[in-house]
Amino acid sequence: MRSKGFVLNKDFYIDPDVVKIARSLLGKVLFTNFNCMLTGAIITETEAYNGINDKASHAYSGKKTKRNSIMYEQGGVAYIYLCYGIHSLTNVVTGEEGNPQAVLFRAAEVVEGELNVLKRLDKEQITVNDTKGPGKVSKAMGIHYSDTGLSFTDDKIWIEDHGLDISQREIIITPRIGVGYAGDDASLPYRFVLK
DNA sequence: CGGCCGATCCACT
DNA sequence: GTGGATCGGCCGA
Repeated sequence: MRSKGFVLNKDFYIDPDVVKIARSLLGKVLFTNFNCMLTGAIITETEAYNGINDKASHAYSGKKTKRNSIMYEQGGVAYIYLCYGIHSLTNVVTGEEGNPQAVLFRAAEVVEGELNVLKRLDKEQITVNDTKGPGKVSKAMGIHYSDTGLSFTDDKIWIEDHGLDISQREIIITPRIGVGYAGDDASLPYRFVLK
């Protein structure tokens, strides 16, 4: 689709190992194109949510509601929901249909469509802080919770591999943020941060 | 139907 | 470091 790299296809997302996908998404480039406003950002922080056995997951114990039912679809679709009444949090669903796993985008670095981001944030200049935090990533990229269900193999939202080589040394692995309610699963090493 | 609360962010002390 | 914003979804009655 573009010269810098190739678009991740369905096969990438249906891998059964959501933790591996979360790690490998670091350094990939998340794109949106809403209303002819192209925006791209290098993914610098992700978290894995590992299906029905993960107490931190919205799909824990097989729970399925109107909001999270998208998680049960085949990997490669967007699960975006409203948090704290204000913030849209963006995930990409992974795994096969019926296995409700997802990766949350927590931070990114804008590399394309900077003017579009400035317009959305009503600012003159972007700082790294503007795209650090899952709510802020969604805002900068123009992603709204009503966009939930979009396919990452369509032309509104997608991810590209630009060939950035991320070595193991550049990745920090920690427990996930804001999931203290998840008991022993709160300490799982499911958060990946690019230095 | 009512009440509670969150995979957060920001302003303020 | 702390608390308020803000509202759709979820659960219990």
